[in-house]
Amino acid sequence: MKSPSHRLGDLQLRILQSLWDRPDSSVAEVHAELKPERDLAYTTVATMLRKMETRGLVTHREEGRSFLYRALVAAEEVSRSVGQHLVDRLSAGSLTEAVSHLLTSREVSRDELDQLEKLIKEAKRRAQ
Amino acid sequence: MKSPSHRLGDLQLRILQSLWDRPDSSVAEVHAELKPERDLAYTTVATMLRKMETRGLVTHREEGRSFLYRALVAAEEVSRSVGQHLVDRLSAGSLTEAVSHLLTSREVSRDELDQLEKLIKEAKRRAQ
DNA sequence: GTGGCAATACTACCCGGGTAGTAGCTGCGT
DNA sequence: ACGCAGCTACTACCCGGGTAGTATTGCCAC
Repeated sequence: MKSPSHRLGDLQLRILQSLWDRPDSSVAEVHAELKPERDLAYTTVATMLRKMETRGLVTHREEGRSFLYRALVAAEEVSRSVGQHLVDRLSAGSLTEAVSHLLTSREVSRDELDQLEKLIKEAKRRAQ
Repeated sequence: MKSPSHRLGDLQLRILQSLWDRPDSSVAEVHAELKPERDLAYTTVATMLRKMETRGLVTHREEGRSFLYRALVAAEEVSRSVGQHLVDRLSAGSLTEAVSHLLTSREVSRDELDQLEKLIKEAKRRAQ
């Protein structure tokens, strides 16, 4: 049950997000969804999906002449390992420092701060 | 003042951290510092430093027969862009979500939560 | 049944991080 | 004066993400 520290590139992560949103997407659908942000060739997406399948990140089933892809890794799981990796990289494991970096990394709206406060409180409640 | 979205590998980041800690380090010193965690060849570190110099991440001056290296990018700057990149990757820019992911990514001690709360409060004070 | 389209399969390439071996230089100790 | 130790320079390689062109397959319409 090792969680093999998913080392995902930007495109791979983006594709996963698309599949989490809309499971059983065809290559064409994923390609269409990514089109606005990244003008990739159709075959690029197809190739990436195939590569990701060999890595166990996604799987497919056939539907007529198309493949419908599904993510095999949970969003939770990936967020966790990506996040954990960042914390390690950035601050030798100090979560507080990491968050502190995030906070100074950009303009944070009052709204966001409120939400964050709520998050912390909730975590505290859960923790006790 | 361009912040060219530093795309740093793990090793590069680790080397920078070492240099932030101890500027004007020789290759030998950086190598020694990294030794316990990553048993790299001396030349590996030297090569990486040279590569990083061509990318403008570090610079060196000569001291006798050795090169003493200094980071050219600020810790702040790098933390920011690395953190920002994560937020973008993970949650399409939602900082709240990103932090939420970090919070669920591991056991968070009560202490850490307290610290975090303090962080938020401070940010709020600064924001108004 | 044949042309064409849409889909996948295969292959190749680039790039950059990471890793390290080997060659070449130089100053220091004896 | 000479050789060794230590240092940099050069070169090469692997690997994986990313990108895409070309080949092949198979279905559908007419």
